[in-house]
Parts: sequence; C-alpha cells; structure tokens
Amino acid sequence: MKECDCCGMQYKQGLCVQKVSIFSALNYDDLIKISELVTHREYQKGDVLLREGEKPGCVFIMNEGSVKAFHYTQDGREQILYVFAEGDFFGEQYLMGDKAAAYHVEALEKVKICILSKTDFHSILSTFPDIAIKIIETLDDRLARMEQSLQSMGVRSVDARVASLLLSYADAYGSPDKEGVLVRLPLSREGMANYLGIARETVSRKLSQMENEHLIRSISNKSMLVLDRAALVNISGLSK
Amino acid sequence: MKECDCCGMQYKQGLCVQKVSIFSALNYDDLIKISELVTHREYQKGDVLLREGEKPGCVFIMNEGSVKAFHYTQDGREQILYVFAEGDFFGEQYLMGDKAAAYHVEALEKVKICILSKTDFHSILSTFPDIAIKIIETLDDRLARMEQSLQSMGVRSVDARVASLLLSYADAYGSPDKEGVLVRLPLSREGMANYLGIARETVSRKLSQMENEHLIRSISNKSMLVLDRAALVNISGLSK
DNA sequence: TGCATTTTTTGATTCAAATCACATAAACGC
DNA sequence: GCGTTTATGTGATTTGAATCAAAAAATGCA
Repeated sequence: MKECDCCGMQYKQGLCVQKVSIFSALNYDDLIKISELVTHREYQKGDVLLREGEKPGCVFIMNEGSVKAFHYTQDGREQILYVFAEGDFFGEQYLMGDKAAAYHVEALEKVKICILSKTDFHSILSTFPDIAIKIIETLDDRLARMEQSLQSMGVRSVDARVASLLLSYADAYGSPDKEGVLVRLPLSREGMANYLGIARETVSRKLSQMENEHLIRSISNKSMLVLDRAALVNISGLSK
Repeated sequence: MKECDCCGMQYKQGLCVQKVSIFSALNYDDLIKISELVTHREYQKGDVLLREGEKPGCVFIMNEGSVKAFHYTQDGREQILYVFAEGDFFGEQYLMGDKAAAYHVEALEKVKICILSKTDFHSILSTFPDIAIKIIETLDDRLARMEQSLQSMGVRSVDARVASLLLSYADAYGSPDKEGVLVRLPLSREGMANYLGIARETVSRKLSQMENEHLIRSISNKSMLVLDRAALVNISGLSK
C-alpha cells in the first residue's frame, strides 16, 4: 500500500491515474504530469455526481467504490444503464461535442473520484495521441457490452438475463472460494431489477429458484456465492 | 451527380469518403490521399459482409444501401443490433485489439462499400490524429443510441418500443410530404420484431392498431406514412 | 439492545404478449 | 400472367411476468 503522489490517498500502486486503462500506455513521468492536473473528490452513498441535462465540463475517473448511471423513465421508474467501478471513466461524451449528460450518476457507496477538466483532458489528448486510441478501445468494449446487454434484454428470457447479470458480477467482483465464487453485489434487488428492466419481485423469485436448484447461495443482501457457474452460463445462453 | 475520383462510381459529391463524418475534418487534398487507399466492393441483398467470429482486418464504410448487424441467439432467432446505412462505418473494433467480429453483417439490399485495410487505417490515424477524436465522437453517438435502445428495451412497453423505432426511421429515412412524413422501412416486419426483441405478430398488431388510430398509414411493406408524429413521440415516452 | 424503517420474500390475481393455427397478400421465378 | 414461395395479418389460447397485497427479514438508529 503506497500513497498517491498526487493526492495523498492510499493506493496499492503509486498513482491513482495508473488504475485507468486509457493511461496505461504512458510511462511514469507522463503519469506524474497527468496526476498534477487531476483533482480529487469524495462522495457518500446516495450523493449525485452528475445530473441528466447538465454539462459537467470534466471527465470522471473512478478510483474507489461504485456508482450507477441511470435515466428516469416516463412512468417515474429508473433504468440503470451502467455500474461504474474502479478504473472506469465517464463523462467524456460531454467534452467532445457540447452535449448534456444523458443520465444521472449516483454513488452506490462511498466513492473516490479523479476529475480532469475539459481543457486539461483536451491538452492531454493532443500531447499523447495514443490515449485517443485507448479511449476508442475502451468505448468499443463498452459498446460490445451494451450490445450484449441489448441482446439479453431483447431476446433472452428473464431467467437468462438474471443469470448473465450474476455472471458479469462474478467476473467483475468475484473472488474464488472453496465452494464457489464469492460475489459482492453492487446493486440491491431493486437495483438489479431496474438494470434488467424487470420487477423487483421477479428478481427475488428467480434468485430463490436458483438457490433451490443449488446454483447459488445467498450470503446476505449484498453478496452471494456462485456454486454452479456452468449452469448459470447455460441458462444465460452465452457461449463463453 | 459527379463521378467518384477514386472508383468511378456515381456520387453526388466528388469523393465517396466525403460521406463519412469521421473524415469531415480533412481538406480535399487529404481526402484524395485517403481515397487512394480505399478499395470498393458491391454486395447483393442477402450477401454476408462479415461473419461472427471472423477477423476481417479492415474497416467497412457504407456508401450506398443498408446492412443489418445481428447475433443468433441460443434458440436460433436473430437479434438485430444495428442497421448501418450511408455514411456509417463498422469493423473498427477488430482493428484496435485483435478481436473477432461480435456479429454477422448482411446486406438488406444492394450495397456499395468502401474498404480500408487495418494497416492503412492505422497509418491514417497516426497521420491525422483529429480523426481519432471524430471516431470517439461517433462511438459516443452510437453508445448514446444504444443507451436509448437499452432503455426502450428494458422498461418501455411494446407500444413505446414500436413507436420509437418508427420515429428513428422517420428521422433517418423520412421525407416530408403534404400529409406527413414518408418513411422507407429498412427492415421487414420480421426484421423489426428481431430488432425490438418481440414477436413478428406483435409488430403487425401494433402497426394495425396505429393505423386504426390514424397515426400512420401503411403504403407498402417497405414504406409507410407517419401522419401524427407528435402522437408517436408521446407513445414512445421520449421527451424530444 | 430494541424499536422503526427499509428491503426483500412470498402468495394470489391480472394482463399483455408469445405462441399456435391458419387466412390473406405480396414477391418472385418462369 | 400464373403458380409457387415467402411475408404479413388476424383470431384463439397459453404463458410468464407484472401487479397487488401482505408477511418476513435485514438494516439503521437511538
């Protein structure tokens, strides 16, 4: 555990910007330069980082914790589009054109963020053209994930959607264990329902069913054990 | 109507690459250079441009006609992810990393395409760094559209999904008319169903219903007249 | 710790869309 | 233009998830 040279926060690596894949092409000296441009902010659970329609004028880089990005639908429900966690970034859309934010962003827990202003971000981009390529790669990844979500929303059964959500959590937040994979759930049942576009009750029912079939074991509302990953993959309809 | 300097095809503008927004920052001389790197290909309806799992090694730039990009789901149905038309491009994902194509691409009608090889595309990117920014903008747009689709798939009623699909077609392919907007439909009823992730019969029923309510008038299977755009916007649940 | 609040689970009922079955219409090949 | 094939429309029925209602569990707080 070291201290971040730019902000004094505790990090495993030396610099907070090192966590972000878009800067991974840079050497340590360049990272230092970027670190000097970064300001830091901390949010508590429930704090709003960004409101739909705002023009924030900066890029948000996730350092610790997780946030949800969501719309409100006409009938007042929330549709969660992304959960961003350590190493993810968002807000770059609003720097390129002059677009307003397309969604609200709210902290799901205590969150630490690096912030880069529009002007600094642009000067970094022109100084290090390779970063643009990294950003394109990241966006392509995000697009690929969206494509997969869209497929899952559009065609697959509700069982399949729930299964693939659990799998994505297992991959992103899971740690292996004797009996299976221990998964920290970033979203509540209601949150998962809002992400999947189904009813809260349906999420409960599907999870109970999976528990009865010994595919998972619920530890608490915030975590579970994935016992039979293969079965989930099968239900999810994904080939991987 | 002029001839394209690079390929002899007939185009309204001088160069086929001019149609593509990612090259819009370049001057005529630079466009000529790029044109010289481009090869052309023509496909007939039903031809497969790209197969899921392939590594094409080139970017496809749409010049004329339209194509659908889709997955096959486990139960054998197709889930359409995009319809690409004039000015759109695809395949850049596979140039950055070494990823295989995530979807099949098939011509919906006679199609003319510009093709840029991986190496040429990379040399263009390093010669003109501004193009990377343009690509980021385009990807952000695509992502924003995906986000909207995802919202529509996840939460909105089937009526809303059908309405917003019609609106997007009206915006993309519509021409104003005394009674309303004449819209050329790139997809069949089955195609729309596969895009929206609903049953073919449901699309028919919803369209009939909208016709009864004088919101649209069916001209043929391939075109319709949007009579009451405002009502569709209202049903779609979009604020715009 | 114990009480109040919030979140989750479970059951009963309703409802919208999928499916099945077939009629009708359009597109295509010759 | 005619028959074949493919696409679309419509009705009857089934089905799976939403909704409504309430109990149970988890969480927060004094």
